[in-house]
Parts: sequence; structure tokens; C-alpha cells
Amino acid sequence: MCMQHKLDYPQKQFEHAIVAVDVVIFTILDSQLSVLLLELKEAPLTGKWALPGGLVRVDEDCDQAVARHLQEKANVSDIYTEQLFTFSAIDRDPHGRVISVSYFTLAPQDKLHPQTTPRYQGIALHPLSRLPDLAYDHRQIIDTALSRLRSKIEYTNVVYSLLPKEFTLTQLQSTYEVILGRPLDKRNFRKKILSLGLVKSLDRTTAGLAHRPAQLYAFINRKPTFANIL
Amino acid sequence: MCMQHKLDYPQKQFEHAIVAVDVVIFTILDSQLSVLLLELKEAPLTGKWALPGGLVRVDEDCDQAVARHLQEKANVSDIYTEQLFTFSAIDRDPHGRVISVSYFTLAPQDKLHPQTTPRYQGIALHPLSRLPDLAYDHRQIIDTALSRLRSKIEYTNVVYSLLPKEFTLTQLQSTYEVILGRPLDKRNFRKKILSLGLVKSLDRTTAGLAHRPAQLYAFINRKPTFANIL
DNA sequence: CCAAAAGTGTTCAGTATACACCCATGG
DNA sequence: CCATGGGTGTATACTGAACACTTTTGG
Repeated sequence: MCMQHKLDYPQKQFEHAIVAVDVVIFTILDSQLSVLLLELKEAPLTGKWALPGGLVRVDEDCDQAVARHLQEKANVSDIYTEQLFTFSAIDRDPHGRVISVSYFTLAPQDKLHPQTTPRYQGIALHPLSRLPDLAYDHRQIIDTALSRLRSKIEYTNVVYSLLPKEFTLTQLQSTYEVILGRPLDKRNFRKKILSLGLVKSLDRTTAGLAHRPAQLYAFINRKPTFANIL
Repeated sequence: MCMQHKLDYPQKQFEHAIVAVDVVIFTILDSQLSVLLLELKEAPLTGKWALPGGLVRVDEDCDQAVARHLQEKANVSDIYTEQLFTFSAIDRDPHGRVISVSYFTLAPQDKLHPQTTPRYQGIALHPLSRLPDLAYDHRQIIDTALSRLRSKIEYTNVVYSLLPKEFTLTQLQSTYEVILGRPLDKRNFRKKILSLGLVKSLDRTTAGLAHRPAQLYAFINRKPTFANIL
């Protein structure tokens, strides 16, 4: 995170670097992989966008700081959260020496309730394909997060965090396709997913749509689990 | 790292956490995967062992801090280094609020020249199978590093950092076996390694040993490269 | 009856695994 | 000649990839 976010942060010289967290919140919005961003207000970064985050308090660890900032800025809790990388370039924040422990999270779009606050000009989900001008090294953080997410979904079940409790196999497949940025073969994908035993079919189907109803499925286990998915 | 390491560090209360690096230096000693540890001198941790590391200065980033501490404590440079995880539990260091950005490195045993310094009682390589009593959360850091190393060698060529420039295929295989903790099939291993084109055979063999001489090989590319090795 | 998404198997190629004997050297 | 590690090939099972048509519903 960046001192810019914290108006109440003392602007004196520090003997040592201070620690903040920055969080890449991924979600799928309109079939696009998107991230939550905040628009900065103060010069010289007015109009640039930044990841949600903030300082780590002396009475909390980084995971707790992430949970707190997620609650404050996106009003979201209980989503998949994983530490990503620690960025420590000396000049990454022009306002002072701030080391950022970055995280990425996955949330279904309907769990995110961005809170506008007077500290920022705006808050919005942006598709990765059209990111606005980003502050600090946040572009690099997002790139790192995307690359980690892409490899992670190949060997774990973490996509459960991006989907509603009940979903169709087509929704599941398209989640994979959006993240990986390439199409997958329908028959091979279904065969593989079903053979892994990670999902169970519910005795219900979609209805009211102008095409054949689809069987609904749910993850048997909504905990991070390893499996060779792709 | 731990304030304990830095006698010159002021023992006052900090407004914020301070940042240190801790480094797991892996090497192979007597066919055992080992780590470099320092024996602490001061109460209440006298006799406990700790990873090399130290504070991050305000004029350096974490990578530079790691290089500096490696140079000071193990007199080693130019080895494979990778950021591992950031540990931030509030009580991980009883002397103060220190967040540790941990790293792991790989070095051939003959590149390590541990320096005894008056600050520590001892410095030594310890096989992972018989670790001494460790200070702070360093046991957890080592466990995390081992687990990362094990998965990393399956899909990259990083073991080149543990081997001398020239090596036999048996040496290479036994490096894998020591890290993974399980035996590998000799014929399948050789077939796979040679088919990947990561190593080239030199026109030289071992000599002077009481058995058939072995062909010497070298890595074509001593840079981290991806490949499905296992 | 048209549009739209759901659902379903087989073939082929490539890769992983299991497995045992002879070779070259020093002592 | 013995001990020690070096070096080699084949058969089988499994997995990943390619590929096209029929079904069910709403409008």
C-alpha cells in the first residue's frame, strides 16, 4: 500500500521501512476477469488508480491487516486469500519507504460491495484487458497475481471462490477460459472435472432460459485442495 | 531475522513493525540436504540456532539485504536466490515487532565459506534430518522452504545451483533423490534428463575411482528455466 | 421451426512406469 | 577376481488432445 492512502500517516523521515499490504481482488464481471481498484484524490497522483490496502498495525499480522482492509474498502470477508509476494523497491512509493506485502483474493462478484469513501474519488471493478493508469508498482503486482492465479487453477480447486454455490459445468469451464485466456475443449473438460470427484451434481437444473436446462453442480469441498485439473 | 542478531539495534518501542530478511541456505553435504545455521549467544536464546539474516536498511531493498547478509555470514555470492514467504506473526520475535521476508538459496557446498563472528557462538551446516533446537519461527521457515524446493525442482532446472559445473548423471540423480527423499529409477531418470536437452555431455570422464569412469555433463544454461523434469 | 446452449465417446499419440543385466575400472 | 558404480532398451498402462452431432428448452 501507499502512504497516499493514509492521510493521517505522519510524513516524517523513518529510520526503517514501514510495512503495508496491497490486495488484488479478482472477480468475474460480465465474463471478464476484473480487479477492484480505487481512484486516488491527492496530487500528484490524482486520477490514478491503486489497489486496496493499507498499513499493517503494530498489533496485527499481515493476514489480519488484509482482512481489515478488505472489510473497510470492499465490505467483503471470508474469501480465498493468499499471500503473493513482497515488493520492496526503494522508490516504489514516492512518499516514503514502504514495503508492500501483496496478496491476491478471489470472490464471486455478488459478494463484493465496494464502499465509496471520502478518501478516494472512486472505486470500481476494472477488467484486466482495460486497466486504467495505475499508481506505484501496482501494475507489476497485478501482473504477478495474474500469473500466480493462472498456474494455481491448474493444480488446485480454488476457482470455487469465484463461483456461486451452485453452477453449471459450462459456467465452470468459462471461468477457466476467462482466467487462462484460451478456449478449452468441452468434452475433455467435463470428463476431467467429473473424474476428479471435486464436484457433485445436484438434483436440480437451470430453468427459464431459452435453451436446454443445465444440470447444477456444487463443489464437494470448499477448501483449497490439490488436484491436477489441466 | 531477529533483533537478537543485531546487538547494535536500539531496543526501544516501535511505532510500526520493522522488516528483516531470513535466508534458508540449502546445500548438499555428505549426501544430505543441509541448511546453514548460526548459534545464538545471548540469553534467553543461548544455544538455539537461527537462520542467517538481518534487518533491511532504509537504503536497500530486500534482495540487496539478502545479498549483503549472505556475503557477511556465509561469504557467498552469485547463487540461486528466491523470495519465499513473509512471516508476520505478532509474537514471532520476543524482542520486538519484526516482520521477516524469508528467502531460500541453493549453493554447492564448496562455495560456502561460513565466517565465524564474535556475534555468534557457532556457524554450521545441519542436515535437515537432524536439526538442532531452532529459535523464533525458523523451523516453520525451513519447512516452507523445503516444500517449495521440492516442488520447484520438478518443473525447473534450479538444481544446477547445487551442483558443481561438471557432474555425472548419477550425481544429478542423487541430488534429486536427496531433496525429494525418495529413490528414482535410473534408466527413466536418464532418459528424461537427456531428452529435455538441459545438459550436454562433455568429452571427459571421471578418473581414479575404483569403478567404471562416468561421463561428465554440464548444464547448457545456468539460468532458471522451466521444464517438466519429473 | 429457429436459436441457443447442454450433453455425450472414440481414436490416437505421447508420456510415465516397471523392470535386469553387462561394463569398466582400481585394488 | 572382486567390489563398485556406470551404462543401456522394451513392453505396458495411462493420460492428454482432437474431433461433431443430437437434445431440450423458450420464443
